[in-house]
Amino acid sequence: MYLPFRKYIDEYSGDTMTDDEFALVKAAFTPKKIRKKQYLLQEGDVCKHLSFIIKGAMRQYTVDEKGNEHIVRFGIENWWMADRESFEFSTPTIYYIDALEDTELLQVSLANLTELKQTFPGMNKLTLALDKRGHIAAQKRITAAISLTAEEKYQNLFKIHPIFFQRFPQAMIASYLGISPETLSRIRKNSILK
Amino acid sequence: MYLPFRKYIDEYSGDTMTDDEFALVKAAFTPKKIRKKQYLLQEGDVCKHLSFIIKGAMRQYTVDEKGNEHIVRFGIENWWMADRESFEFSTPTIYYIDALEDTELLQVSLANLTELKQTFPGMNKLTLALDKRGHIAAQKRITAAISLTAEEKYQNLFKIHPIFFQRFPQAMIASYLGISPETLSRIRKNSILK
DNA sequence: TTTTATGCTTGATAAATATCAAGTGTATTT
DNA sequence: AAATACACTTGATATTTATCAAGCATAAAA
Repeated sequence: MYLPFRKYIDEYSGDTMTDDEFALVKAAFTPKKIRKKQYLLQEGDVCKHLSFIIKGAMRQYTVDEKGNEHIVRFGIENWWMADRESFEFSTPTIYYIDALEDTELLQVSLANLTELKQTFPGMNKLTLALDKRGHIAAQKRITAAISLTAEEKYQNLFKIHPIFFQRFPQAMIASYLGISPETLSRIRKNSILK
Repeated sequence: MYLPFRKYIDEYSGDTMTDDEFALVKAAFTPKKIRKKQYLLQEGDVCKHLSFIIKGAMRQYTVDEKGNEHIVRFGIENWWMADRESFEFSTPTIYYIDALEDTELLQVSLANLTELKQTFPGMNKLTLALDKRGHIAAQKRITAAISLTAEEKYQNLFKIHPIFFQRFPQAMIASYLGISPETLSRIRKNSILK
């Protein structure tokens, strides 16, 4: 179970860790399983853990006054899930996170992560790289959101994350794109890409 | 000119730097002035510098096939401007950055920044804090873009960055929000907030 | 196997927003 | 002072997208 995780860390920290270092990592993380539809986080909670997805899929979303869900992020194998703001600053979150499939996680608390970063520099490099990538990805998504039509948003997502379309219900993808499920259905009917 | 910059670094690194450290910082940065409407970056360029705004205002935007501009970011005093992706990976940018007012900058190259981070840990802390904040801000903007109506987007921006409305032409704010200038004008007419 | 839920599609209509075009006031330039 | 550009507004209309409602196929549950 930990093997792909070890590989993942090596890849993103740009280094090969020793067995001793990996022992530190293992000690800092706790495995957790959650079933499909279960919540990992609910509005008002403080996000206590950063979770690495070993297997499964999750989504992070808000619920507006009308009760509509707006999916902000999906997560699959080798992605991290957390509300960064709530996790870093211990403030109540406005998001929900739940499982779209039965999911296995490795979780680390802020305290353990902070300590791990000090004892194992690779972990520091990893979180740096993640922040950088996250920031760049977020910037791209903003650009898409303000400058593309519904159809272009669809095509863009299809290009960037085709896996989403194999893995998630179309209505959720519509929510992620900020368009209605009916509109996405009609766009797909007229689009070459499917 | 460097004084507010020194204060800014102390604030975000969470530490007070020594005069020696500040000498290192000063050596790494180069002052630059650019006039209103001049480009700092154009599509296809590699973004060679991270620029700190001492005085003035800038915008970062894309231009689509129809020639329409979409503003992705504004920058004012004490904000940083750069295309992170192009800067970090030396890839050609898809963005333009230009000055909305005569602007004074302090610029640092990737090489100098990397070295500075090593010789002065405070700079490392600063960039970390910036990434974290940037990431969180980007996440919020995505949430707003996919879940709010045009009017709600306006009210949200008015709450978060009221200064934008005093400083930038309304048409540019509309572009930033991803709505047409006419729509923003009509929204403001019917809104209490102004 | 019947029932129930889920995921998706389709049509009709409504609402939101963009586009086009003109006009006004104000600042800037000549 | 006249001319030009800029920023914004307003109206009319077109387009995009959402909403409402129904239907169909498939999967899951009873």
